[in-house]
Amino acid sequence: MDLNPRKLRILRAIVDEYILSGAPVGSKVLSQNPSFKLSSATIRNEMADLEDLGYLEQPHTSAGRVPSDKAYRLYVNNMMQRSNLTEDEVKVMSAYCQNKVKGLDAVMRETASVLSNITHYTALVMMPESGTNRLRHLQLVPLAEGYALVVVVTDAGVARDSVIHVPADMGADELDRISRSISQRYYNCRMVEVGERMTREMAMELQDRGTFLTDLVDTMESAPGANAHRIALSGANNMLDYPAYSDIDRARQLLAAVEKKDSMYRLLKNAGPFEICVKIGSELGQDIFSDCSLVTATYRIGSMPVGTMGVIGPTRMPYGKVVSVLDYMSKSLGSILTNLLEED
Amino acid sequence: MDLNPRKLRILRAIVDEYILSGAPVGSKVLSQNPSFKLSSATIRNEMADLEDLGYLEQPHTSAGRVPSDKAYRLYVNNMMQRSNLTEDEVKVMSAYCQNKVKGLDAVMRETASVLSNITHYTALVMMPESGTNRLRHLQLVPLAEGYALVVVVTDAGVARDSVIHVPADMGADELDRISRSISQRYYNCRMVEVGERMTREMAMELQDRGTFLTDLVDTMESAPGANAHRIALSGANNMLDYPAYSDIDRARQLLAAVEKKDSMYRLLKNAGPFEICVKIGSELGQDIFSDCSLVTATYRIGSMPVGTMGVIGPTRMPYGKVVSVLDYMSKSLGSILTNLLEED
DNA sequence: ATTAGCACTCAAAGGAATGGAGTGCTAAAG
DNA sequence: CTTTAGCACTCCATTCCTTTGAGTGCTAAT
Repeated sequence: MDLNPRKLRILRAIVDEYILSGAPVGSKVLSQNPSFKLSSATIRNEMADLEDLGYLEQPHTSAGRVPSDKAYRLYVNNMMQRSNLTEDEVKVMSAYCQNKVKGLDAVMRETASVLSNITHYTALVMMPESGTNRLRHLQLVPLAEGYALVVVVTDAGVARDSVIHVPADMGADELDRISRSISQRYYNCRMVEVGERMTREMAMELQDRGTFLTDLVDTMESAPGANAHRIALSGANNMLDYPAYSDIDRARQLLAAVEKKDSMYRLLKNAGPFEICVKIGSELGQDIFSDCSLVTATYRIGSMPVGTMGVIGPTRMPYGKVVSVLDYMSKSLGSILTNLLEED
Repeated sequence: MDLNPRKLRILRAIVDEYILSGAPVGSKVLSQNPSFKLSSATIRNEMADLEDLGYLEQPHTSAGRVPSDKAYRLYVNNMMQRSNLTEDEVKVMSAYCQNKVKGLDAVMRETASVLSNITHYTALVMMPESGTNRLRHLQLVPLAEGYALVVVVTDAGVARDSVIHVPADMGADELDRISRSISQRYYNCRMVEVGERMTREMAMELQDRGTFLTDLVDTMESAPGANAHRIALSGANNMLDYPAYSDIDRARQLLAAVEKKDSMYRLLKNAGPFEICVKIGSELGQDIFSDCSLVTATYRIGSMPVGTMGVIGPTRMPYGKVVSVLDYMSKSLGSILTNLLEED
């Protein structure tokens, strides 16, 4: 008893049907599908086998069968085909950020919003990672005595504010001088190098300034990192649509989990820098998401992968469709960012 | 038949009891309260009067009474007393941002998080408004040819990025020169003035630069505004706790409404710059929130009101408690921001 | 190997019965 | 005139039972 072609065909039909209907699939509906020339009894036998092999599950004795995570995995790897996007969908996706030039934050939020609207699931979009980005400009802005605001701008357009302590006698002039000097000296260097080189090359110059230099380097390295930890989230309410969560308590926990952006960030990050990645149920490694799947796509600035976006929904989502949408959107976001930010 | 003191006492007891229990209040439980020396029959008569006057409602004939919005309004205006915060609560609130110096975004997010954790409702925190803030620094950072990133820093520490078109032949040097010139010339001017003055004073200088000047002014005026439109949201999942929303469909709509940050912003804004403001049910003017209340507080930098924070929950929330928490938190956030940003 | 047929299982849906909290009204007591 | 005890009534919530029907596994015939 192994996975002969007929079993595969039946399994596939079950997954397709279940994704469509959401109800456990019985032998009868399958036998009525004209592409099978088999009686329901035969199909029943095959289904029993598939259950023994771990591909199907039965909610209770007299119900139909439901695909297991293992079945979805097989389906996604070998059977799924990307679905064509409808005209409407393409229209929405290509129009979404065409006209106006906006800040990075707004672009991320809108991307998430479009994703969740089209898929009707929950969308997550990571801010561009910047460790590999290049420095464009640094500005230290004096605040109250002893404090300054650090503004770092990179070629990914990221400009985030964070505050550091500075020596009390360091005035606006000196801060400005330092800003200009760093901006010029390390223009176009990768952020990861900038920290190193500053520590090495500016130690002398700032040796009587206490921890100022190390504070600044820490901030420059971590601030854009903290930024990258930020994600745009949209459509969390769609979680409540999953019929499986008519149970309100599950729904709450799920929502609470999604609201924790840290853990969502880790989820996206774990999905790795693959073009497209599908994580199914238990593969997500969190009990709460045991009947959810996450589909992620990496977007690029130029040819460099800088971030990940994803859609989280029930395991019975239409993978083909979602993959197509993410593929399109990741390329779309990539080109928006590239047009905006890439030079030369 | 009017609101004699006895009716008021009864009404108050009903509101207190209903807020506590969440179940319609009957005449019997009230009569058992030793502070009333009345039989249930008498109380029933009074309750019937209160219903005629519009202060009480009956879910169905054989249920107890539930306070109407009108009753809550009376309660909040005349009867409510702020409750003392527990030691634990004070500890959490005073510790939440004490140690580390962080960026504005992080402070806002944490504020929202603490608010929602303590109240168990949904918390909204507006970013500081900046129209009245003063310019600290402007930097135009060249991106791709024809584009530049505008970074505006004000005394509220806001540094937001947005992108504008620039004339193709305007190089890094010129952008830097313009940045420096504006930063110096309008240092410490209120943002609302900066726009006007730039339009007037720089028109000559930049007259052959097409729409560059007006674009820049627009961006400078609107970018920090767009920032102010941003709000931090936390604890949306708490919505699902309201027993009234065991109905999943209502819950979905509510969540969807809360996710629309624009409309939430308007809600906060409408609550006005009052120290503390309570909007009850229908007063919010949105059907979907007809059984929610919003309590808001204004926070200040120095003595200037710059933003609003709020908690949205069921109309039967413990107003006294929530008001106390908001009062405390708004002052706390105010002093954090003030310490960080106020000069002189 | 396939299929028709049959007995069996079990969740979901639909009543009917029960219980109980709360009301309004009336008539008596204060 | 106000208050209260008493009673009939209403209506929701819960429980329990029945029915229904989809789906199964197994067996015997094809």
